[in-house]
Amino acid sequence: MTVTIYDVAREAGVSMATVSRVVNNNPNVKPATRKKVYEAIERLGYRPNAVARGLASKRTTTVGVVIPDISNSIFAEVARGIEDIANMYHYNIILCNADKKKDKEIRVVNTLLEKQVDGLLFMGGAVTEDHLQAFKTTNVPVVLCATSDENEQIPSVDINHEEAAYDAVMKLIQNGHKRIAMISGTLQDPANGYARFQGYKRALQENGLSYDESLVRIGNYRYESGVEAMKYFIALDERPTAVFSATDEMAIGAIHCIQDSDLQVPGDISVISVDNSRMASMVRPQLTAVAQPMYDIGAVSMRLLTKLMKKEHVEQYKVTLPHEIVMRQSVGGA
Amino acid sequence: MTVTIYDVAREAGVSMATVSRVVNNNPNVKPATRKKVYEAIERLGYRPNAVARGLASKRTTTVGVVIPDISNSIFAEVARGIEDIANMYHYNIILCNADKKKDKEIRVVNTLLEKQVDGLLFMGGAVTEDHLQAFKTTNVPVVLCATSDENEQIPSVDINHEEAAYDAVMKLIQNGHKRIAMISGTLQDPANGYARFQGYKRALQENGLSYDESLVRIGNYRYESGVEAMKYFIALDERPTAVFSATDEMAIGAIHCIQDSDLQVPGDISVISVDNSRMASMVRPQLTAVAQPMYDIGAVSMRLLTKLMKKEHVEQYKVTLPHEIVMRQSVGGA
DNA sequence: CTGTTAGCGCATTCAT
DNA sequence: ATGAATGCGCTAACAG
Repeated sequence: MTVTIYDVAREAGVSMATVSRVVNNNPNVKPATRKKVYEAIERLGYRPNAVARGLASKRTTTVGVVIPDISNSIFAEVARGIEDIANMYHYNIILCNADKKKDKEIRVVNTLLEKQVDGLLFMGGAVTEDHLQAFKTTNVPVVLCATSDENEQIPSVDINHEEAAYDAVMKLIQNGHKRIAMISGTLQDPANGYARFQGYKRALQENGLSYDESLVRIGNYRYESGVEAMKYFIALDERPTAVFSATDEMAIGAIHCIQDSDLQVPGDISVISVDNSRMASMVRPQLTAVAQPMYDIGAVSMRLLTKLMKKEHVEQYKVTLPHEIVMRQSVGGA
Repeated sequence: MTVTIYDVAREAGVSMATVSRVVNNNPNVKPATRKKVYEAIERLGYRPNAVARGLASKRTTTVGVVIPDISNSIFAEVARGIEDIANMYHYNIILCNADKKKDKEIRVVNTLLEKQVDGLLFMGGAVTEDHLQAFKTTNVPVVLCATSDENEQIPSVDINHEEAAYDAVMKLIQNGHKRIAMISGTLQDPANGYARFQGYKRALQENGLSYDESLVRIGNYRYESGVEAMKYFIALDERPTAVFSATDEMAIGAIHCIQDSDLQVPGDISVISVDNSRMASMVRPQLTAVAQPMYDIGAVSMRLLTKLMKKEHVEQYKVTLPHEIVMRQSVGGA
């Protein structure tokens, strides 16, 4: 039924080894025999079996990527960066959604390892001791992507979330705002949550602005939670003149909530966020945001992984990509 | 170095076959021996090698999915549906972006087949004779996902794009509009382009409205092309009172273009589209759209594929999922 | 219920 | 430059 390397060998009148050589582009084959083999391959419709090859060579040319949620545009963008570079280096990717759930993350890491991936790209929530444990059961290189562990034991590529948040809030402060609210993600989330919250606090503190607990709401990254948070802020006796949102989507919710309360953005309340997803420029007013280079984070982390897999020298195991503030229309003076 | 089934067998004092049985949950193992084996596995830190298993059993429990672009939110949503169901049936997915480019599509299909995937989910542009040819070189089941071939030779799940477009335009007509423009995708794209355009024309025709070529612009599915198209329509001597966009993103571009021209949506011009992505409810006015059940398309196609892979009986090889119109704020009377 | 024996399709020594 | 032989780690008959 299935045609194997053996069939090709017989058809071409050579040995299996020779067929294997031409299929793998080994230069040690006389052009004439190479030609014969190619013809036999063509005639028989031979297709190499990558599974057999993987077993024999112990390399599968596939990498595992665990991602929180591919339907989230931010991560989808990262995934595209990953796949483009993977493709460039002839790797395929097995994609697993793990929703930042620790159990699921560890489970998929294990099945990925069972599948003998040559490398692992991990995008998740907090990296716990159990994660490290799971990574340590294997020799395959792992790189954290848009994720980092505080101990910095694992190679990673990400932006500096604390600084990104800091920069966003600074922009508000520079515009004269003194009463600045924040719509945060859960503080359990190291990057999108905790770090951005820390950046917010530091910016306030360094500028002599007092931290007011009632000016912080925790959202779930979704549009609706942005409007809920904003409703709360607007109902305050002394409402903020600006709000910093941990993500675009919540920021957009906030903007619409402000508008629905017959207030103006940025006239009455300024809004800034970090992400800069495609949506940022697709709302009115267009959203001012600190841009995370999601595609690049994916691409760079995959590139790093290829080096690790080939045991090439890498000079930097923890790479922090630059972020930048994209001024649009949602921030004005106090 | 790596611990194999053989090591476990020795450690547990049983044969390889028995270890294989417990690992595969074969009921024909005495509980006591099963326990012994589990303990040995634990002690040795044994992890099954899925590649070896794949070679021996000729099943890899992985399916290939070729997708146009994972960073497009519409497809990302489908992908999530696919992965959720795949996961439920213990399959993993290898994801390949092919950008609706025929060459790339055929190339990735072949590498996926080399990797011995148990099934293939194909999401692409037009399904050509060459595609069919590629599919035919193998026994692994293929299902087209959000894609269909005119000959209906391959199982598929999708919505009826022609009808979806028809319904959208009908809604406009029922609201009294007579001068209705369309922002279409390229007519080379069978589903998003050609079929939707046909639906538009049929709706006009069935209602005695003449088709006017100057009322149709071809976009590239992006926001910017929506604003370009709309600019053109607004500059017309007799501008349309409503526009039907083939996708949400172009529709949003159109809305903003209208607003920037000091016109109102839907006061001056109504806008409707098909897609109903998350963005539809995140713009003002909120976009009225025909909803494609993207997640379901992914989930159902994966479910269908599992049946095909298990050679189970399937009663319907071509499934057309229902679409529905979601009334929001962008459509008003003529 | 358990063990023995063959391969699965290929890469990779080691010879020649 | 080419061939013969071995084994990668596991499943799947087949026996018993």
